[in-house]
Amino acid sequence: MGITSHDVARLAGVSQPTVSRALRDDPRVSQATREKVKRAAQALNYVPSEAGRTLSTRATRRVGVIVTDLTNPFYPHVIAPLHDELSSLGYRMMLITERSDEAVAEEKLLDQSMDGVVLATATTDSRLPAQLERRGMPYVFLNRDTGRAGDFASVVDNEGGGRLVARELVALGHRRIAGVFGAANTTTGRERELGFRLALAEAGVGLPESRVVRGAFEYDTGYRALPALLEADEAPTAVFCGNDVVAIGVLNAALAAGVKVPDDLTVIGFDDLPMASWEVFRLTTVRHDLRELSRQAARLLVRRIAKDVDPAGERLVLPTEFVPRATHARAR
Amino acid sequence: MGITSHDVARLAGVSQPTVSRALRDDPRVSQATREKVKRAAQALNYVPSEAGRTLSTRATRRVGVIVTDLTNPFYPHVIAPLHDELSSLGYRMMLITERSDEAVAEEKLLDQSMDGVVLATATTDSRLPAQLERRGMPYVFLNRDTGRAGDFASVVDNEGGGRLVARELVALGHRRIAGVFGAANTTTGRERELGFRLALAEAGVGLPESRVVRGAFEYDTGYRALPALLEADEAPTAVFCGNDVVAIGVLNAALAAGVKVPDDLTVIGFDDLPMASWEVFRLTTVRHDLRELSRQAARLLVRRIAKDVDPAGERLVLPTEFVPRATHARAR
DNA sequence: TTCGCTCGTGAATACGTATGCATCTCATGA
DNA sequence: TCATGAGATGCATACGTATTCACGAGCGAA
Repeated sequence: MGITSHDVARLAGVSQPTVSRALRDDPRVSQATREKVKRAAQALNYVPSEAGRTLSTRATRRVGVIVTDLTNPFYPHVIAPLHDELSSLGYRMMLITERSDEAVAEEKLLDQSMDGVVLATATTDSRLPAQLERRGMPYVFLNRDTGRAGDFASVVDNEGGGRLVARELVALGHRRIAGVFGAANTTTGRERELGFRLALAEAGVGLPESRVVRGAFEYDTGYRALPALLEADEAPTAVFCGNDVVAIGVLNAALAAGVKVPDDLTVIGFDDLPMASWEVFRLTTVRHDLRELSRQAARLLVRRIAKDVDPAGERLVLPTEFVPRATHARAR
Repeated sequence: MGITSHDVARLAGVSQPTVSRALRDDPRVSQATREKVKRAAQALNYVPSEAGRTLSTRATRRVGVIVTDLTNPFYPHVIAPLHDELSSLGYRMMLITERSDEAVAEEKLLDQSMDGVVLATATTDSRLPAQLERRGMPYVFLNRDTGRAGDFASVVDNEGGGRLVARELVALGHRRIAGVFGAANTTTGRERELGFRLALAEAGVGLPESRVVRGAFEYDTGYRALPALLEADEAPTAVFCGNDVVAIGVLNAALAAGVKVPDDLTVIGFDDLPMASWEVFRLTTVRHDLRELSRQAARLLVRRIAKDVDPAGERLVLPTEFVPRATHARAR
C-alpha cells in the first residue's frame, strides 16, 4: 500500500540508508546518486512516513495548541497566525479544544505525539502547566499566563492598557464608571482590571463593586451584564469591557435596551479585532498586535524545544495603544 | 527520558507484550496480571507512545482538516463540532490551513500521518481530491464538494435554500433583485445561485448580470459589492447574499452608505450563524444545521476509513429553512 | 609499492508498540 | 495415568526511518 524508502532504494539500485540520506541532502552522498534517488522517489511518488521518522528521531515536528472555545471570535485571530508561523518554522499544528476534563487533554499531550504545547486559554488555577513541567514537555503561554515567575509567555501589557482606558474616561469627564471584566482566574482579566482600577484611583474616581461584573470573555457576558448595570441606582455613563467580544455583547444589549451609544453610554473594548471596526460597531478599543503576539509565542516555543532559552523564564510583553472610534463621548 | 512499555514490564515483572495487552484490556490476560500491570503503569505515569503504535498498527487515529481561512467567522462554527465529534469517535484533529500552494498540503497529507482528511474549502477545480484518491487516502467533503458523482460529502440543500429566498422575495413584491453570490468555483456558490435563479425564472422575474456580483465568501465581498450595485441604473430593492458573512458585509456597507435596511433595501443571508441574530444585524437568512453538517461529515469519514461505506459514493444532504428576522420587507 | 586518508555506500541496529506463534501450566475427562 | 485442551504468557518479529559503524575503492605521499 504505502511506498517506503525500501521501494525507492530497490528502484534506484541503492540501499535504504542511502535513500534516506540522499533525500535529505546529506553531503556525504554523491551528486550522481542523489539525483538517481530523487528521480526514483519522484517516479514512485514517495513521501517519507512521518511515524517512522518520529520513532527514529524522537521528534515529531508537531505542536499542540490548546484552546477552550474556538467559536469565540478572538481565537481564530490568534490561531491563524500561530499556524502560519509554526508552519514556516517547520512545525505542524494540532488543535486541541477541551472544555471538558483536563485529564483527557493531559493524556493526549503526554503521548510523545508532539514536541511542544501552546496554552492559549490557561487559567491561574490550572494544574496542566505543572503536569507538563513534570514530564519535561516544553510549553508556552499565549495571551494569558499564570502570573508566576519562570513562565515562558507571549503576552500583552494588559495593565498598561487598562490604565490607558481609565485615563481617557476620566479626561472625558466620566465619574460613574462600570467595568465588565474577564474571569478572575485569568491574568488578562485581572491585569486589565488592576491597571484600570489603579489609574482610576490615581484620579480619585471610585469603582464600586455594584458597577463591576466579571465573567468569561464571551458575547453573552457583555450582553447580560448591561441590563444588570442599568438597574443599579446610578446607571454608569461609561463601561470598560474586558475585551472586544464582551464589548460587542454590551453594544448589542444597548441596542436592545434603547440605550444610545455613545450619547447615553460610552463603551470601550480591548484587542481591536477586525470586527471592532465594522460600521455597525465602530468600537473604541485598545489595540495590540495580535499577529505578533502569536508569532512571538510560536518562536518562543520553538526556541524552548531547542533548549535555546533563558532557564529562568521569558515573558515577552507587547505594548498597547488606545484606538478612538465612535463608541466614546464626553460624559453628559 | 520517555517511559516505555518495557519499563512498565520490568516493574510489573512481566513481558512487554503482556503490558501492551493488559493496558488495552485484552481478554487473554488474567485479572491479576492486568491489575499488576496497570498499577505499574500508573506508578510510572506511563503513556503509550503514539508513534510506536502508529508504526505497528498502521493507523494514526488522526484526521486532517483543510480550511483556507480560519478567521472567516463561518469556519470556527464547523471546526468546533467537527473536533468534538471526531474526538468522541476516538480521532484527533490536525488543522491544516493552506491558502498557498496545494503541493505543500499534498506533501503533508500523504506522509501517512493521518488516516483521513476533511476538505472544508474545496473548489470545483481543485486537483487535491484526485491526488488523495490516487494514494488511497480516505477523504470527505464538508459543506462544499466538487459536484461530481462518487463524492463522499456532507452538504446542504443549497439549491433548495436559494429557491426559498427567491420565492420570499417575489412574494414580497420585489422585482429589481440583486445577488452577491459565492465564487463560481464553489458548489455552494453555484447551487445557491442556481436555485435562486430557477425560482425567480419560474416567477417571471429576471436577474440581469448587471445586478450580480460573485466573490469569495468574505466580509469584504459584501462590503464592496453594495456600492457597485447601488451605482447601477436601477438600484435593487433586495439583495440575496451567498452567505451570512457576505450579508453582514452588505449590512455594514449599507450603514456606511446611508441606505436603510429593510426600508430601502432587503438583505438576505445564508447559514444562520449565531452572529446573524445579534441585535445589530437581526439578519433574515436561511438556516441549516451547521453542527449536524459537521458531525455527519466526521461520521462519514470515520466510516470511510473503516471501509464501511457505499463504494459508489455517499452524499448526505441537510434541509434548509427560511428564517425571517428584521432585514426584509415588502418592496416599496 | 605501500601506507594512510578521504569519499561514498551498505550492513546492522535502534526507536516503541502490537501481534502471530510457540510454550508452559493446570485442570478435566476417559 | 495420560492425553487433551483451555488459558496465560513470552519470544520473535514487523512497522519505516535515521544513524552508527564497517567496508571498499580510489588516490596521493612517502
